[in-house]
Amino acid sequence: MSIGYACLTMGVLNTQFKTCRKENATDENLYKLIENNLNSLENIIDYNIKNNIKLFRISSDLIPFGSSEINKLPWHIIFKERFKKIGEKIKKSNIRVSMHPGQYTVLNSPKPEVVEKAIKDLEYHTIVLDLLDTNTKSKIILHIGGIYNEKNKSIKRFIENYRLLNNQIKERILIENDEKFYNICDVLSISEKLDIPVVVDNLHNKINPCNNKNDVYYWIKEANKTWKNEDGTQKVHYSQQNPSLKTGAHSETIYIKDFMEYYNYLPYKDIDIMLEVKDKNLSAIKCINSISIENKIFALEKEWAKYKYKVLETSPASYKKIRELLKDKSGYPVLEFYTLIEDALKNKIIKGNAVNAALHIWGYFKDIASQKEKENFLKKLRQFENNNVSLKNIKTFLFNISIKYKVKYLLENYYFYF
DNA sequence: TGACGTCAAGATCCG
DNA sequence: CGGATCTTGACGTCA
Repeated sequence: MSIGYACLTMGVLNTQFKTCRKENATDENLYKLIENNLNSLENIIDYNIKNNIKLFRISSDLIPFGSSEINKLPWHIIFKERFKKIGEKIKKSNIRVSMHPGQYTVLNSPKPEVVEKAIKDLEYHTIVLDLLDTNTKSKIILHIGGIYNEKNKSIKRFIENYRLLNNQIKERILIENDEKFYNICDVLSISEKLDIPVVVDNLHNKINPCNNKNDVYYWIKEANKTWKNEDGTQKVHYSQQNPSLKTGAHSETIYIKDFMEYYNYLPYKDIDIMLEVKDKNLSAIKCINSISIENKIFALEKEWAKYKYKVLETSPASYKKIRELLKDKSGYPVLEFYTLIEDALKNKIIKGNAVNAALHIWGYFKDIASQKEKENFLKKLRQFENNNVSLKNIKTFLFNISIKYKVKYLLENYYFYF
């Protein structure tokens, strides 16, 4: 089993994806953006290797306007070697990458120009995965599309249009149940006709179920029959509802107790789980650590180093408890550890706690900062206490001073990223 | 025509 | 000027 995350990272330096508006999409500009984005992708892959994350979805924004007329750069030739180098890292480290065109890539549209664009978009995604020299276990996940008042006709159109695709695209495509129109039964029946592997999305299935008598584990077993050897391990999508947002909105983090219930009920563990969640890689690491059967107390210590100032800021009581929890090096209290962090982060930040955490960070600089920096920081802190300066402002100051004095330990600390 | 979802660019405002 | 905050863009479908 591999567990992974989609597209972006939290708290990893130099992994930002850039884009531009149509009006600014000159060759020069696009060249710079693509160069930046490929560097970011490589940094993400390096990060995944370092953290033993074996599943990752590459952002469709890798190449701005990658499937559009607007981008006239022959980027697939210009950056061929860049792709190749990144692809070698991916292969060597046995990472499985995938891609997922957005909701606006609609293969079953009644409008020919929309279908044409969708095909172009699928070609673009295929080119990226080909340039990385990935095999057919690297997939492109697609939704079925719209209904247009005639579901049966729309399904038929999906089937017809799919058949028009070339084989390189076809052997990469997966289809997934969505939260509005095509439930898991619809998708499985389309799969039967076209021989496409099916991805089961738990949250979509909850919102848009096929019936009430079968649970998600049943559908995972059914979907398993659609996967062949050359497709690799069966993949599923896993996400949780954000309790304060509208139906279908992903949660801030994967709450570990709910995930473990899902994990424990899985009928078999030879499944790759793609998490869809706001805190991205953080949840991936959390879930990977949580299903570990070996004692990885060192992994929790590593995690604690990144979370601790954030926890101190939100809940000094939890901070104390976690420190106690990690004292026993013979145990591996992984679920307690993450649950304490989750509960702490649910708290609203109280000013006094924020000041306390900021002072802890400042501890790294109080002996090396210049007089002016000291005055500046203490002034800002006073202003924060008087509501004249935001906490974000304090954090930006501390982040910038971490860069200046090259305190690498702090730069990727989660304190700066929430 | 606005809402949907998602991110970052771009615009604007503030001190 | 830098920083913070608001608005727009890019996509297609549906109400």
